[in-house]
Amino acid sequence: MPADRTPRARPVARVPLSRDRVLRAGLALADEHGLEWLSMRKLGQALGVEAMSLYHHVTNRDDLVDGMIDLVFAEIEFPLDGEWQAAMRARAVSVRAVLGRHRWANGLMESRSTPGPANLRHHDDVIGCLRRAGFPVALVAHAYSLLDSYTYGFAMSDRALPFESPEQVAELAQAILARFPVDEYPHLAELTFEHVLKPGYDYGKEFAFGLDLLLDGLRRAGATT
Amino acid sequence: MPADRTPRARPVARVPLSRDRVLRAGLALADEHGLEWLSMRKLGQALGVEAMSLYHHVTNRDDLVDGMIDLVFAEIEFPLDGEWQAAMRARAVSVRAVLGRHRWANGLMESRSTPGPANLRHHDDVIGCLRRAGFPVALVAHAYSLLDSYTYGFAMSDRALPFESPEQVAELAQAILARFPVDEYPHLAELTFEHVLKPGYDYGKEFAFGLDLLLDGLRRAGATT
DNA sequence: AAGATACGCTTACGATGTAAGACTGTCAAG
DNA sequence: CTTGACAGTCTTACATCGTAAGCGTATCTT
Repeated sequence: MPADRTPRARPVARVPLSRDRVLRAGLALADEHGLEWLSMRKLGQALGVEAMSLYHHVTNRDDLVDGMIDLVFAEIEFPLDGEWQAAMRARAVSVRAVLGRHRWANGLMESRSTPGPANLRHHDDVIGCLRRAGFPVALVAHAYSLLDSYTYGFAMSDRALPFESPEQVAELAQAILARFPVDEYPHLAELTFEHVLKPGYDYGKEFAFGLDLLLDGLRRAGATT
Repeated sequence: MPADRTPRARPVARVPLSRDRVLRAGLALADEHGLEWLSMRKLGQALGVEAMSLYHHVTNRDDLVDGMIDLVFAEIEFPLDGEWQAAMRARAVSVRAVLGRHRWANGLMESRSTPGPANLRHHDDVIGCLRRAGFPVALVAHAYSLLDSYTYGFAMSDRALPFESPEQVAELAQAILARFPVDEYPHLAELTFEHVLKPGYDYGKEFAFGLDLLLDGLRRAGATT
């Protein structure tokens, strides 16, 4: 330590940056403000660092996002033992919950061309579970495609809604239908007023219906168990 | 600089801009280069106009995208007569085809908070079809959520793949697995090598399997027909 | 003829991702 | 202890983005 007595205050030995710290800070900010809001400068600021310093831990913004996505994958829970239908249901529910926490991640989970280790691990586990349950390879491909498409697709619709409170849903629906003559869309209006805006309705509950239908169909399609 | 006597050539009476022309040009450019690539300046350039001129026909970039999305919705084909299962199948197939042409549109179809007329029209038609087929309102909500989630979700996975040729698929798979020790992901490797990379495989065909499973499940769930 | 409106253009501002390179503290080898 | 390499930070700079403000002109209305 030269410069001992200089007023050159370097008092706080600040926590050094690391890829992990960068990714986690990015995750937190994206959760709070959205992925689009997140810029290298803002991320740097949150870490008490200039933007360019981040590039020593992350090769560019895309790489940052790749890393964040893999953190999201790591949050997905998948029970490795037990019956396949229960496992698949638990997985789907977990994916939905995780994507609820990280709404920005939604379109990006399957479209990364450089999947991270957690991503691959997860896929391998799921495929393994189905194989162990006696699914032939071709059916595994079918099942995987079906379940993933549904789960991600549902999460996508889900994300559109503010979904915090029923009042907000009602407000949004009203706002949309108010911009157009209601009688041009009678069926849409019926569904909205007679069903969606009724007290007990919660779009999230649709998820279980579809999921059960899928699992039942898959079972029928040929699991040996 | 009034540039008094300049031969201020205004020779070609150029086609005047219009909202429709702007939207369609945007659509074409986004199809070719992606939505992110498309900027107001580039769009202006393609139309032989400065960027700011576009704002007389579109309130901002978001409005531009909204309009483009509604053009996409208008491309979806939905047969208004005939049996509900056939109609739903045709619709899903059409959605997939449309999203194949306009890959950039994928995450945006359901998450717009200001849906256009084609969007609402389409939803109304689909709901009407199911109602006429005897579905009670609650089941319509279930069915709609299920079919849309699956269709959009599938299109999302689909989009990730270059999907032009089987060789490209193989190349991508190889590239991904090459970055990691294969034996850590035995099931993923099996599925890839024993199935996906086999000559006849085409991911697109998975779509039909899932779609039929869904429709069958829905029929079972209570259509009167 | 006069005024309004529609529609194009110019300029300008603050943000973004990131290339290039300067500075500084840490640590290994001489 | 000195020296040099290197890793990690910061500074500067640039092209590009969306769009606010306002100017100019061609066309339409009165």
